[in-house]
Amino acid sequence: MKTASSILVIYYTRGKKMEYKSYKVSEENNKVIIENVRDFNAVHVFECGQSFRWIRQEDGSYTGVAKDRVVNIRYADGTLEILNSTAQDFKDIWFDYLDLGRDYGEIKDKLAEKDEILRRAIEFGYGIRLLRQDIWETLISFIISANNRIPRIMKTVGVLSRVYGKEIEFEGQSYYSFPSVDRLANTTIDDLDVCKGGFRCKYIYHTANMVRDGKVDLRKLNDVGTVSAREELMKFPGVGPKVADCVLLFSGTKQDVFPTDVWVKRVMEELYFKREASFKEIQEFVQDYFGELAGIAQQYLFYYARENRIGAT
DNA sequence: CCACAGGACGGCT
DNA sequence: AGCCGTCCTGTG
Repeated sequence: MKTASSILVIYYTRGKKMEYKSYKVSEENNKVIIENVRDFNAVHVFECGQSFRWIRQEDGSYTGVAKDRVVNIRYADGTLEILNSTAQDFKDIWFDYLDLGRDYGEIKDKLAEKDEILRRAIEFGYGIRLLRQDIWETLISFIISANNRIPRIMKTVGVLSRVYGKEIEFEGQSYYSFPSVDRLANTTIDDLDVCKGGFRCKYIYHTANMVRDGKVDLRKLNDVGTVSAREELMKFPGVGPKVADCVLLFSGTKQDVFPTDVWVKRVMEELYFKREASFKEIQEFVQDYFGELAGIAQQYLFYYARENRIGAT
């Protein structure tokens, strides 16, 4: 049964600026269809390294678990389809999660003015969007990411969810939500060994306990400056500068961060510095050069460099 | 068997 | 403040 199409207009505030977006939203057969969506590419969004819970299907769509729900997402020619969802859920959840209130066209125009390197990177990763993921899930996921590879990160997050999350069925298969703070806080480090997180298991355990006990309030990070937010996150064991910046960026909390791992470092040295540069030097440069758009610039640059093997040794 | 991976930590100087 | 060995596990 198809409901009448409606124009959904969502007003939202971000910082001091007031903007609005209008999308044509319709609903049919447990599927919500959103038209007039620009600057979106599913591969770019789900495989740029910001999330570990979206699986590419044979037809090119992506199935994932987020916000205690399982959905299948596909995008083509300005139209976004979210399977196993409703117009209400789109309005309440996926609009925000997919960062559809942000005008990436405008951001790309601004960044493209910077230099030729960025123009090429933007052209390559034109459909990247920064997901606004749950900060608790992002925190644990990127603690796991330390000195680790993507397939194993996905496996560890998957096991954690299967053992400690809630089962959700979709198309005859079982999926599992990311575990709550209490569930992980009430385990032991030995219990967590099943997820094969290695030396990171103790970080997961202690971090979960710190969050549960209110040592750091994740909800308050939105209300403080970027420097303070990073310092707060670095109180958690297993969270250094790089992980802290990933958590801030991929949870939609801050955009003026530039997560700098060894790859990004090499890319910046090769494309911008033309010589070796320290982490501190790189941080100071990007803060001044990219400003509040540093995080989004990082994503275009990193995706471009990784896919084109720039910086590979 | 060994190197090392999309870092953090702790113990140095 | 910077440098460096070490850490789980998996892969080559």
